[in-house]
Amino acid sequence: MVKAKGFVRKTKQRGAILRVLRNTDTHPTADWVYQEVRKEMPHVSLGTIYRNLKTLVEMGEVQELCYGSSYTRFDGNPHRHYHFVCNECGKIEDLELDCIDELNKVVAREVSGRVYDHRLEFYGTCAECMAEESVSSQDA
Amino acid sequence: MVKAKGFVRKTKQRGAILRVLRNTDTHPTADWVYQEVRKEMPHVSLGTIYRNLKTLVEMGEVQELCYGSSYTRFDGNPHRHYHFVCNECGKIEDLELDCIDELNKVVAREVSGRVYDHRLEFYGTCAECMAEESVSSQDA
DNA sequence: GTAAATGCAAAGAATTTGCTAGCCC
DNA sequence: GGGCTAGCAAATTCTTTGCATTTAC
Repeated sequence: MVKAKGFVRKTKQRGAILRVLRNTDTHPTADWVYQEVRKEMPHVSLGTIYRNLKTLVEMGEVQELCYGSSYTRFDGNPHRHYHFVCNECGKIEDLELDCIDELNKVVAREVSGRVYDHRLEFYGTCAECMAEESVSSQDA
Repeated sequence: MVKAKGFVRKTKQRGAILRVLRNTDTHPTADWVYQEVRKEMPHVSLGTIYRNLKTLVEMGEVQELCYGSSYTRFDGNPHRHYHFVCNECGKIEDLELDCIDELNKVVAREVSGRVYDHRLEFYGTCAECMAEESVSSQDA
């Protein structure tokens, strides 16, 4: 479980992966990152992508999002923030809402352990999907 | 994506699965449910477990929790509530904290779509794991 | 020079699916 | 009795891993 590695080297591959993640706000899957990195580095392997994504998460450079039961998604924004998920199209948007650290304290009173962090996600229908819905209901 | 099924039948298998989930607060995995149901119904198949868990989630009888990148876990408590997750042992506890519906409204102002729901999870170290940590640090 | 990282491919783990027989309504 | 379900097993899908080679420091 604990990785006793001396240090982490800088590699072109990891640099490219991080750059791809920093330049998008789409919260992509590992495979999407793979396709992107391949454009400038045709020989990267998926294994390298997965290994580096894991490393980047451990380094705190990237966040791992687990939504629904299919793919894991990655968030190139390392700062704490909340998300809005569209139930129709699956899109994930970053929210500007300030993080509410008092929540941790409230919970700390109830839990006998220690509370360090929290994750908050909102669900609904995004503007585009609402527009589509009203169009198709007019058709009917 | 849309299942155009006429109706949902009651079956012994689904009944057993729901009973197992209602009688535990451990937020088990599909496989754990499988092992439990097998005790009273040795011929159930894992496929049936997965199919029914999916159906139960769609029916709103059960909640699906996705934490970390490994297994999906299921929560037999159909009411909205928050969770506390121990980062050390992975245990998930239900919280008594009242759900804060105002949060949806706050976010609704920022998002151009519609916000229906939210999910809030706290992370930390549970009491048991904290006890173990202090013991092992005394050993050192 | 040496340990860490890559590429490639094969293995693994969790979940889904096709098909026939059986059970619910 | 018709159609949803179960059982069984094979298939998928996403992710991890072993190993020889390459690369960063």
